[in-house]
Amino acid sequence: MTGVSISQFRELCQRHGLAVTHQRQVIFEALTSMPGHPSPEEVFERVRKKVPAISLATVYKAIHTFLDSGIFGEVSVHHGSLRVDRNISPHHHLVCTRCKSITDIEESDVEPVQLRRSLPAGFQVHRYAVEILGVCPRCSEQSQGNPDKQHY
Amino acid sequence: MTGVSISQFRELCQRHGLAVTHQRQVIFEALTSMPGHPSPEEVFERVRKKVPAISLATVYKAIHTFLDSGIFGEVSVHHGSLRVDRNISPHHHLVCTRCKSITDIEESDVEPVQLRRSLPAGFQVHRYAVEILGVCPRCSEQSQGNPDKQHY
DNA sequence: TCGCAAAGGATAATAATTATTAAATGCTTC
DNA sequence: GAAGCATTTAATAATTATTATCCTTTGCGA
Repeated sequence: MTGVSISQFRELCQRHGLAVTHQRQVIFEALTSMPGHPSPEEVFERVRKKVPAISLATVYKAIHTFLDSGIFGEVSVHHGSLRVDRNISPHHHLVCTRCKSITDIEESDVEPVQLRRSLPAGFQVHRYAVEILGVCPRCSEQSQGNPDKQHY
Repeated sequence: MTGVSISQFRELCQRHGLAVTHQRQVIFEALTSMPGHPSPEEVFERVRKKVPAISLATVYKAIHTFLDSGIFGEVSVHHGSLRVDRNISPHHHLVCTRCKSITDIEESDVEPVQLRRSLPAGFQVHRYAVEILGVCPRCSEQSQGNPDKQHY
């Protein structure tokens, strides 16, 4: 069912230098067993069934810990606040995962995306948006520090 | 400077069935004159210099009106709340712009992205994430209604 | 086992966004 | 150009999402 035993989780934590706590384990199990792309709120709802006393803040903290360690990824690089894109014509984005800056790239600068397999039947594609994820010059010259979070 | 005259804005509004108001025009001008991908807060700060009495809620509503009409786009399809991606291995996303659902697509299902021109010097690419934007089967069968917002 | 740094719990604070509602304004019709 | 209705604004209030605070508890190495 769950797929990850306590000893595996223990090992995972040790590898990333994290303390093994009961709530972290429960949160981890919830995350791995939930379909799709769960939100902190959803995780909290599920986790509190096992640990009724748990706090939402704990869930947030644990999730951020996992993200920082690269154990999980974050769906959207640019969440947090609505951003308006004045550029109506199709284009792509160059995204710095450190400073979160977004630069437009012309659509013609990238070869058209091609599928190898057909998509789920009935899905109408409007356009392809390519996000080029990496580290911008400014960020990479400072701080050879921690690897950035992974974004998916 | 601004680039968009009042008559052009007027025409734009009429084409989309929007009333022409002073605040909308100021917000529109602010949006078109700001570099990058402005947030509602930033727009508000700029706009209030011209119309001190304006409300942040008005800015939000005007922006949404513009987004709904497709006059502008939205940088991120999935903003609003943090979503955890349990899938650590590189992959792409199938995104429905109506219901905002996100489905994972294996990286191998898409031909590797290729650049036609070189990126800004010094940008270290980590990975390419392809967002396939469109309308999922469920959403497209219901509602032949309004075209969805445009996402960039 | 002891001690301390790290983590958790409760809750307040802040940020981001949306809803409500009354007053003001745009727009159509005459 | 005025009258009247629909839309928009402004001013909150309310929600939602997230983070900080502060004190207690716990994990884990010495």
